[in-house]
Amino acid sequence: MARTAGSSGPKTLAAIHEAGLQLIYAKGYDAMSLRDLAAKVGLQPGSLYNHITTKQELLFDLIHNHMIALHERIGEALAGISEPHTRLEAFVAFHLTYHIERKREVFIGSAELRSLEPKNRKRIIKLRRDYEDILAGILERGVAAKKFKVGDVRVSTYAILAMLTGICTWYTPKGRIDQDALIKTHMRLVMQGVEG
Amino acid sequence: MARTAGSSGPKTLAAIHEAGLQLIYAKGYDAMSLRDLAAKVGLQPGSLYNHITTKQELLFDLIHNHMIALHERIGEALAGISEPHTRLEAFVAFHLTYHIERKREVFIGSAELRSLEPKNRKRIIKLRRDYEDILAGILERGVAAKKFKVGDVRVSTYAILAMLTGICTWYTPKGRIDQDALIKTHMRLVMQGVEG
DNA sequence: TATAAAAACGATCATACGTTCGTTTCCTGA
DNA sequence: TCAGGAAACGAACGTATGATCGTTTTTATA
Repeated sequence: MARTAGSSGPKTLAAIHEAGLQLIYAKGYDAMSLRDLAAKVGLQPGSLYNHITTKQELLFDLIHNHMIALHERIGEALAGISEPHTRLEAFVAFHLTYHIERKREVFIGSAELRSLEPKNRKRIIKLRRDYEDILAGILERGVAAKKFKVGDVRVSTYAILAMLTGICTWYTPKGRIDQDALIKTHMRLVMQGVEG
Repeated sequence: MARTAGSSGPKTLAAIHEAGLQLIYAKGYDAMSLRDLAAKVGLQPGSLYNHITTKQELLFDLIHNHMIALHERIGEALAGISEPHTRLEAFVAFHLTYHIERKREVFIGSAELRSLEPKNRKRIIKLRRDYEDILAGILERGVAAKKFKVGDVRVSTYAILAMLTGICTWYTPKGRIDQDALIKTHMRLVMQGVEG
């Protein structure tokens, strides 16, 4: 046998990405073998190399795609909002929504940072830093305008991000809590937490 | 060559644990080979098996020891404190202090949960759940006594824990922030966040 | 001081891994 | 319609891994 009927490059690549997300999310990057991955896609291991260059680059692509999407979407979510209070609310709502929607990507993006080669890791960390700076900027302006009061702005930024991102490790839409309640509970903690 | 002068079982085991913490924290469980580990301790790979049974059990022991210590210490930290407000403050202060002191263990304990065999993982998750319940209990009593107001107690528990535990991923005592400022900033976010 | 257990060596085993490659089949556009 | 690229197969390569084992040396006990 060789090339199978109906096979097409872009479709297979998409299937590889989807299967990669599933497997890395479930087992971790190191624990996922390319044989696992190929089996899930329905290919022989060697055939993966028609679509990816290395396992490492596959991981990088998955994380990088996610970071790019994150930046695009936060830009849209905050567009035209300037008042610190409203802006922070929009940030929280967006962050939670996005992290529920794409919890596998988000989880991999932080848990597998260590599996990236230094050069790749640096690129991702730069993107992450840019994202963190958005929240830090909101807090800073809020503090300057005497709308918020926090201890250290940078620490508060990390603390809030850790809190919001935490849902990726436990939330499932099938559970007791619906998305609205989830957002409301977090929103209260954050907004009251930074109040002056 | 064979048994080296001055070698002793307990000392070597302790060295294996310490080296294991370092390597797993830095590279991850899967990425740490027993050859790495042996080299760091100054042994031949096979000699590790005089002290550990399997790589998997080493990981379990590291995490399990940490969870047991965590329970002992939180018990001490909360002993004799009953008022919800004071109790929550004590919890926050303890959690942060412990997570700064033992950030490698804590990080491994969450990041490498997935590397544990199901049976081992279940035991750790049970211990973690018990710890979570301590915070949930504090919040619940506070809400019942109308001292706190939160959305959902369970969600708030996870959110606060995620926030506090987050420091393991970025905090280093060498940095700009001292431990006092760190605790103060987090304390403000938490205490204001749950205020009525 | 004799002896058994402890702790190390060093060689080795079977397996699993990422990746390469020659070949075969299918699809597309000139 | 047919030529060439795309996409798959399947076998293979070299390496690294977790683990085992017989042997040797040191330590501790009786």
